[in-house]
Amino acid sequence: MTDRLPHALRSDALDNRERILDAARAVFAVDGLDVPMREVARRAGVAPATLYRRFPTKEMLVTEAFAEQMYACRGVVDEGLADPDPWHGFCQVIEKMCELHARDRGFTAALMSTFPKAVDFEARREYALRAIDELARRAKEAGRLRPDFVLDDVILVLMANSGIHVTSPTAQVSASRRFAALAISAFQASPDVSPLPPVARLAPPASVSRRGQVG
Amino acid sequence: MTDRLPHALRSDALDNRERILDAARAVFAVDGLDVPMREVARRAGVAPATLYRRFPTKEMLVTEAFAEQMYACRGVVDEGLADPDPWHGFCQVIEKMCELHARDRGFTAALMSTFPKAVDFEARREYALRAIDELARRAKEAGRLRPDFVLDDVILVLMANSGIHVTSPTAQVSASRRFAALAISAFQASPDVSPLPPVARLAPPASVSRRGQVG
DNA sequence: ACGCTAACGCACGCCGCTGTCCGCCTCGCT
DNA sequence: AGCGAGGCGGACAGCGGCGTGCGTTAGCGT
Repeated sequence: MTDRLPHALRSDALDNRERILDAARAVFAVDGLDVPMREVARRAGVAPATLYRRFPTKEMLVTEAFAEQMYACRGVVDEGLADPDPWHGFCQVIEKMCELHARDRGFTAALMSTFPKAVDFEARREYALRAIDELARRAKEAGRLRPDFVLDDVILVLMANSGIHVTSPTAQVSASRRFAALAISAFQASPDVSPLPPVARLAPPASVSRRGQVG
Repeated sequence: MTDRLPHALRSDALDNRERILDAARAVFAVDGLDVPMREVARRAGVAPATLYRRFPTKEMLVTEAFAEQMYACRGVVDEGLADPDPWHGFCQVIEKMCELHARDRGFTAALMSTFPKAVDFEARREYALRAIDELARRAKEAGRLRPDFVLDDVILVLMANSGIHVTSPTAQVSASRRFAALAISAFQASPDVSPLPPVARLAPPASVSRRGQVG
């Protein structure tokens, strides 16, 4: 998954690259990806030019920085899909996803305000959504998930979860945990649920582009 | 509520002031309050200096611009509180609040990322929360609201609602409407609800201060 | 050990947003 | 109608973030 190169980087360069990614992950997790590039450089103990040399655009940096998060994301849905009890798997996915986002503010932002270019993200996102859709289908069949649930509801909940901001990181995951529990409560099939209002399309598979801007 | 003046403004000045507020409301509603002051001025057909003369700081502008929204907010909770059926009133409050926020992105931001100075906001916010708390108490008593609900859950839901961003305004309210319905589903008392994880304090009554910055 | 070259960091120019100063305009009073 | 004060807008300086060119340093192969 590391890039193939016409010639590998020099040892110090590779070291810096790693330090940059670490710094980026750390700062993105806490402050979101609105932080200036220079701040990332500062934290990495590196000059701005070096940062820009490795990652010419912020988008590239973000993409690289959250590669492992995307793996985690895939892991979560795969695990959920493998669960013999589809409803339990579904709940696990919701919970884990929310926690993942709670622990890393930047990841949420990266996943949500879709990068125009980061097709890699789009692909993985699509994969995760299809998996959740399948899981939801089974959970409905098992009569545990409310019948009027639609896939967009997951996106809705994840977006909503991203709106939760708390000062301390621990409180953040705590809040997200409770929110996830509420969401699951809402999704649960029940005799006396009132019908939900119609959905509005949320995630056109790769069209919106807010602005060209990234952060 | 309008400011008392040593001498009233001139007619044209007052006209401009109104135009500025209209422009601010319009642009804040759509784009949030990250928009530059100059943009507000442009839309108002006014030079930047004029804007700054009327509203020396962005915070004052925002506070004035959302005064009526705050009234609406109060109206919503009062109406809910007046409802003979507390659960119905509670649901109405949730729905209306979500819709209010869906229709105006800036208002959400204004209410959430609390302004250090805008004590007026804090007071009204406190009022609304106390009212909702009372409403919740009654709804619990009536057996319609789940017993483990806490006031912070409302804040949680409102914050979450603010995380929902969609391109078109109509889709925005539509999405928020569905989200509100889900939230209500989650809050509804039910025989087979699993207990919620513990809450984390969300809204220390007036302490946090993110940054001094406003937009 | 030596040199070639990749990599580094300083420093620069650019741009957008903020907030303010000054000369001209116009409302409103007489 | 005329005058004066208050209001208006164009212009200006400061700041912070972005992205880049250039001289210097240090890895790595011989």
